[in-house]
Amino acid sequence: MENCMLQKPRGTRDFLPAEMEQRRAVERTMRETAARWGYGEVCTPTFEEIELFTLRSGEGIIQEMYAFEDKGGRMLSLRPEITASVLRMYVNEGRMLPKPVRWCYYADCFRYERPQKGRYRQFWQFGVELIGADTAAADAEVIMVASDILAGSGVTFDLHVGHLAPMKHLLSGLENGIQRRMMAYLDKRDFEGLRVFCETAGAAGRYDALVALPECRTVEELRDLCGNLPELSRIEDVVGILDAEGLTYTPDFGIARGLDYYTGMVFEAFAENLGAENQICGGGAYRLAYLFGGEDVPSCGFAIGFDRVLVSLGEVAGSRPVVTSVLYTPAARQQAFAVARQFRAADLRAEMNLIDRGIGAQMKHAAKTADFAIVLGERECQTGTVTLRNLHSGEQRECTVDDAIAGVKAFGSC
RNA sequence: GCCGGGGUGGGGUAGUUGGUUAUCCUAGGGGAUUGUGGUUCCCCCGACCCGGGUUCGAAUCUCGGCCCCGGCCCCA
Repeated sequence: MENCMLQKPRGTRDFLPAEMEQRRAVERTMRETAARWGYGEVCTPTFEEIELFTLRSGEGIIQEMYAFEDKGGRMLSLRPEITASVLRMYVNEGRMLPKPVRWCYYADCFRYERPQKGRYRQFWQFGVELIGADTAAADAEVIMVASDILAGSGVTFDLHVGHLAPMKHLLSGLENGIQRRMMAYLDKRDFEGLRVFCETAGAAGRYDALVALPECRTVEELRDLCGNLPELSRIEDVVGILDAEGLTYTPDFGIARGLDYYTGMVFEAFAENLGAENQICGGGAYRLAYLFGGEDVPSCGFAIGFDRVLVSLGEVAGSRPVVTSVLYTPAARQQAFAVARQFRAADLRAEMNLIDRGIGAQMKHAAKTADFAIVLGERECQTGTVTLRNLHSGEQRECTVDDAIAGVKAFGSC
C-alpha cells in the first residue's frame, strides 16, 4: 500500500497547523513592523519571464532555477528571488508614484539547489525595497527596518553593516575576474587563501591592506587605510544616524555581497543554531531598474530568509486560542449547531462533534482536543440551557449560552 | 555537481556472524462505560525506501536509484 504513496518533491516541506500558527504569527509581526515604517505590501507573479532573472545574474543561474517552457513557447521560471520582480513591477507601473516608494513583500521562492540545514528548494522571503532615495537617511532607514523586523520576530542576531567603496578602492586597477576572486576570499574571511591568491596574481602588495579592511571599525581607520575617499562622508553620515538611534551593529567593510549590482552600503545579519547557512538577512543599495527598461533609479533593500529565522527560533509553544468542543445527544444536534454558531459569532473557536458516538466517547475526544466542552442533551434542550465543562479543572455548570460564552472568554488563552 | 552519515508501522525504536510469527513505546480506532473525559485494563489497526544481484533463505551481504540529515561548491 505504501508503494504507491506519493512523496513531496525534494527540498519541500509540509506544515501542520501547529507550525503554521507559529509561521503566521512571525509573518504577521514582520508585516506590522514594516507597515509602521510606511512600507506597503506588494505581490508579484510566482513565475516570470526567465530573462528577468538572467539579465542581472547571467545565463549560468538557469541551472539553479525552476525554469520551464509554457505551452505558448515562452521561457519562464519560478522566481528564485523577489527583488527583480519588484523592480520590474516598479518600472511597469510604479514610476509615476511620488518618491520614495516604500514596498515590502512576503512570498515563496524556488531554487534548484542541494538542500541542507536552513536551505530548501521552496523557501520564503520577507523583504523590503526603498526605491528612489539615494541618501544616508535612506540607507540608515533600511538598515533600521531590517533590525526592527528581525528583533520583533524574536530571533537573536548579529548585524553587520558595511560599504563597498573601500574594498573597491583597494582592488582598483586589477582585472575584473581577479577582483571578484579576492572579494570572495575576503567575504569568507579566508585570509590564507587570499594571501596565496594575491601572490600568484602578482598583487602581494595589496594583501596587508585587504586583511586590515574587515578590522576597520571607524571612518578614521578607513581613511588611514584607503585615503580620503569621496564615499567616506556618506559612510560617516549613515553610521552617525545609526549610532544616534542606538542601533546595535558591527561595522564590517569586509562584506562583499556576491554580485555587482550593489553600489554602496551593504549589510548582513547572522543568527545562531543554523550551521553553515546562518545568514538570515542580506541587503544594500543597488541599481537595477535600468536593466528592465526604466530610468536608473537608486534603490535600497533587503531580504530576510524567513525559514532560517524560524529554524533559529526553534519550536516555541506559542499561546493558542481556547477551543470549545460541542457534544450532544442525537436529538440535540440542531440545537448544538446553533450553539456552536453563537460561539463563533462571539469570536470563539467551536468544534462540533461529527461522529455518531456516545457522550462518553465524545468527552474522551474533547479532552484531547479542547479546553471546554459544551454538553447538549434532552435536559438542556428542554430548559434552553447548556452544560459548560472546564476540561482542565473538571468544573461544570448548567447555564445560558451567553453565560457559557462569557465563561470561556474569561478564561483567556492557553 | 562533490563528500560523509542515514532510511524498520503515522511518530520514536529493538533486531544485522543471513534463518521460521520482526520487538517495545507512542499516536490512531474500538471496547470495559448508551449523559461526562484525561488514569487503568483488553482488543484492533499498522512497517523492513525502491529495484537488480548473491543465497535453499535477505530488514541483515552487494550494486544502482530515490529520499532525509550534515558539510563542500554556490548563495541572486
